[in-house]
Amino acid sequence: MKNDYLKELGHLGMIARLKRLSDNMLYSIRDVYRIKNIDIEPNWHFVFLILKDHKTRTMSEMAEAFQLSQPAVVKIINKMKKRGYIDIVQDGHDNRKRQLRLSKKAVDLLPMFETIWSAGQLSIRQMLQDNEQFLAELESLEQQLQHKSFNERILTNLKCQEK
Amino acid sequence: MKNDYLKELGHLGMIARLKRLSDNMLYSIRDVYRIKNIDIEPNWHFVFLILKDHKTRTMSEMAEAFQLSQPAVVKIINKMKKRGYIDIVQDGHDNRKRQLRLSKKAVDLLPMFETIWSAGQLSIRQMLQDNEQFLAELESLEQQLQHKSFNERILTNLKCQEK
DNA sequence: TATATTTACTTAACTAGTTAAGTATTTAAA
DNA sequence: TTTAAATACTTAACTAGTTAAGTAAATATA
Repeated sequence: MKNDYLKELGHLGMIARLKRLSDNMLYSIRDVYRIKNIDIEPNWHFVFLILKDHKTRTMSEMAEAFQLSQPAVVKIINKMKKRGYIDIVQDGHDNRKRQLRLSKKAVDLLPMFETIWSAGQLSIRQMLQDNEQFLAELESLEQQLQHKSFNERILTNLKCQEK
Repeated sequence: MKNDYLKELGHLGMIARLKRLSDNMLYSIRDVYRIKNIDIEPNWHFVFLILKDHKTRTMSEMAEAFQLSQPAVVKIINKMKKRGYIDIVQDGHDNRKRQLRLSKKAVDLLPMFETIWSAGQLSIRQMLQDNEQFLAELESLEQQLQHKSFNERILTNLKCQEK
């Protein structure tokens, strides 16, 4: 293990370390798909699983469920459609909406994909075995930021410092 | 708080939640800089601080210290140079190397920047007050992945499942 | 019923990272 | 001492997200 300046920075390095960690794991997943010759990309599993649970969902429902921006969802869905995993049906009642659902190809391949995802899930569980609270603490951070955004927190602390 | 499908996914949603969290905080920092009319970008503070500590550093030394790829460092440094925060001096002993150091402008503005960074640091400490182990657990994950990469872990678990 | 506002989705332009491949210099080896 | 390999940096092409602005349809209002 080489020197890690971000660790030396303590709390100030946390944000970048979180990004580094999630990037690292994301690229690993991409590698696994490549090695196993699976033609999907990381993060698509959210879409597969939510459409497995709910049959159909619109773009904005997904954006809300994942707490991602709508353009982010549009990009993911367009790629998945291009590779034949998603069928898009115009909503009969509201012509603005587009109902998304899994294609036959997606439904057929889903069980195979799920073996990969559960191996990934197991890997994470194994790494967390001694510190199962990590997810709870992650949730605590999410909730606190939901309640008061990080920039508000910084600005508040800046005002206090000025005094 | 709306439904959060990533939370429902448990361990499988962790990677994306880590990204979402670090993105959220990063955008907040950008907002703070904009509000305070500060002409720097998030993550530049690593560079300011490492060059404050060590006077000069090369591109590759930085890449190693931050555990980022060299192209990532090159991009950051080029932007910082363009805005006048970094001076680049060709190394006398090795013509491949470029020694980076803070410009006068950077040194002059540094104390002001540091008030912002310490407000940010304080904000993180405040959010973590009840779960100070979060950083330790983050470090544990980093170390485990250093020891055995996430894709190796997934492939190992896949093999076990097959049996 | 015509107009204004909201909602659903899309597009464009941006940030922040990656890998792969290219150039130039230095070091090691035959 | 010439050649091969490694190192330092750069460039190109890609992924994954953002915000801001645009279009079309639905809803609310005067």
